Amino acid sequence: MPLVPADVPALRAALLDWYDAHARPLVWRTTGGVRPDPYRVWLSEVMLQQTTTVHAAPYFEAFTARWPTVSDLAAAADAEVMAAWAGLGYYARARNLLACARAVARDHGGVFPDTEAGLLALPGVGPYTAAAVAAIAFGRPANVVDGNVERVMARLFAVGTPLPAAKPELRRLAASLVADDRPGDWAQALMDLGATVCRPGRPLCHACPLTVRCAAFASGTPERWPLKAPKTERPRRHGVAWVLRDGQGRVALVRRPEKGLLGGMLGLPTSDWGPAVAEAPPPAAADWRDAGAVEHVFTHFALTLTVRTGQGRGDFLWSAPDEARTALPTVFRKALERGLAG
DNA sequence: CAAACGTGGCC
DNA sequence: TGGCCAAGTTT
Repeated sequence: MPLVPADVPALRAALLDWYDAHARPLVWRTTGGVRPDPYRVWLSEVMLQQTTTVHAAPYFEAFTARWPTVSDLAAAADAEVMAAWAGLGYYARARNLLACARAVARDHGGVFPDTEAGLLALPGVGPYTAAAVAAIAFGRPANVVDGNVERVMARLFAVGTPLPAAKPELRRLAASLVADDRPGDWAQALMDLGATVCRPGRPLCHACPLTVRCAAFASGTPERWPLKAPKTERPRRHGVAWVLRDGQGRVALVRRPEKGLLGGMLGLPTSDWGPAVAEAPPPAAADWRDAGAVEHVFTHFALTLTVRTGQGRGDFLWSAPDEARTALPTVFRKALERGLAG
């Protein structure tokens, strides 16, 4: 049952009080009501897209140490930024990150737009990130809706529509709770609650400041929300990756096309990846030896990559193994380790 | 608009 | 161990 307007201030106060006591000390956060640097807010929000805080934190520290301002990042070389992003996943984010930094430097004098609409126009900034930066960095009362907020709303109001169809309704419910008071803290409080208390599984309702008004808690089975539509199955693909070494032990790498899977990243030479195991022409003449296989799971398919090793030459980017390890996406780092071991 | 797009931790 | 899930955006 929806809250009546008179209930909203009490619910807001309960959650903001909880946040004052339990906010997570994340490295991109400020304390004492200090408004954070928009560059750091934006960078953290992009890194946090579909990514856990634990995974993003060391990357955030490395990026801000190396590129302290958006203008520093805008001036960086593409290959440096892509290599620094290696392992964090969703590499389109890194390409858009650079495009965004350069747009801010070139079109906005190195200053981030301070409105949701202005932010939304930037590359890699969608509805969530625009709202989050507007609220956290600029104190705008934006409706910040991520997966956490959706789950909290679905439970608070026991929404009967399954995701993803419920998204518009969950967004409206979240909007009904937004106010001018402490917009950035409100957004982060909702997300912290979702991440630490109103978790997907085994929610900690005993520690929740909102149980008094929570329909899912009242039902006795809060973990039943949000309802979800059945998922489609994940296909398996097969391919070959070649670990080619020259006389000095360097490894042959290629720069992948800008678009598509692992776009713009360094990679090992590979065959196409298809539904069946297939023979594929190697990228160079060598005494190829089988080195086993590695498994890797992407969002929309699982991959079995057969690894073959050999020594030879050719038109590649030749890289020392230690350098390659740090610059490669995880799937190729795994294949490289297999090739070097076997 | 449904599909593409990474990775690692958890149970 | 395999599915689920994490501060989404783009096309």
